[in-house]
Amino acid sequence: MEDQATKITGGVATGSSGRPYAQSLQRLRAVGLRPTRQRLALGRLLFDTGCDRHVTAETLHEEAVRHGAKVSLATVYNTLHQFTDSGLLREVVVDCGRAYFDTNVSDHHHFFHEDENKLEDICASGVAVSGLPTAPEGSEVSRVDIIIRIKGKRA
Amino acid sequence: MEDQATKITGGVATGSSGRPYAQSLQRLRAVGLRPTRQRLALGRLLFDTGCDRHVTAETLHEEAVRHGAKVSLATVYNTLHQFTDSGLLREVVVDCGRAYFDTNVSDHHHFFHEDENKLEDICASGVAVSGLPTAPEGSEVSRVDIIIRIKGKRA
DNA sequence: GCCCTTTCTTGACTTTTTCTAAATTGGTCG
DNA sequence: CGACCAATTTAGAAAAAGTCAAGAAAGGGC
Repeated sequence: MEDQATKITGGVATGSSGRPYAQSLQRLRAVGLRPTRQRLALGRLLFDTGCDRHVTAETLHEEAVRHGAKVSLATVYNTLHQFTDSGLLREVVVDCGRAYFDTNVSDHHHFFHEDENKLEDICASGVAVSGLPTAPEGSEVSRVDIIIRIKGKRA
Repeated sequence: MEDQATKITGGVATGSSGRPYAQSLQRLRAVGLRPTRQRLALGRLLFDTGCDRHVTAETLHEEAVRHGAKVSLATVYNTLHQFTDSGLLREVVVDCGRAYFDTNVSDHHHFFHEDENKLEDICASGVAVSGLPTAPEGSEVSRVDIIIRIKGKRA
């Protein structure tokens, strides 16, 4: 594991804190995005924690700055969109005037806690939708989004 | 039908074009909103055509102005939200930075034509979703939105 | 018709996102 | 290694959508 990380990191600066960009770097390579400082830093925040995340440009930028990364908000927007286009992220629309990005790109749905403006994943396995009409001729379904809006205190 | 319309219209100005506000007026009365000129005009555009509509504040405002109604955009926003709160409209979020309002408030879902930014209703009867987890304790489902995003030319 | 309250309007303002032009960086080639 | 070119980043301006506030106007009960 450590060997692998070291190898992959290669000539890229890993910073004094070790080689924490390994996974992020792998992902960027995989989709053909040039691994710049900013993309590596954002990728690390998004993917290297292991757990799935739901961020907005604002929250991710804030988090990056808090962690000492020098990234502008515009770059965060660019990066989120590039990651989305590359399939590393999924954009979830729940709320007018705020875009959420989900690190979980597998097939799944969402709870949206309206009181807290928080998303929660619902694994799609087990969820079945039947009876939907077929898409009009010549068009193709790009995605089916199911959002369950929830009000009230959380358990 | 004509009698009824005349009766209901009562003392309210119906304009020289007849009594076209009848249905709109009824709806406002039903939900306890004071039937002002602006609300009547917008209600007419929304409800009196008979068919279901999907509008944004922008498009409705434009339409109202085109029809000679003197309404400000802020009033259109206010009215759309009041109508939504009263259950006359349903808000549909498909697209970041643009709120759609649907005159069809019955239980149904949507196609969203990504290329044209157009919504299309899907009748919910026949559509069944199974396997969804229950809402967390203490919270209440306020709505389940199913949006089928479609790419490509329309039939 | 009068008065009180609700509603409407205008215009400024906020928030989120995009754009632009200049500066910087990554990767390549010699 | 050093120069170079194209991709990327940046700051700040600008756009787009929606909200807010204060005064003006209009409903509706009397």
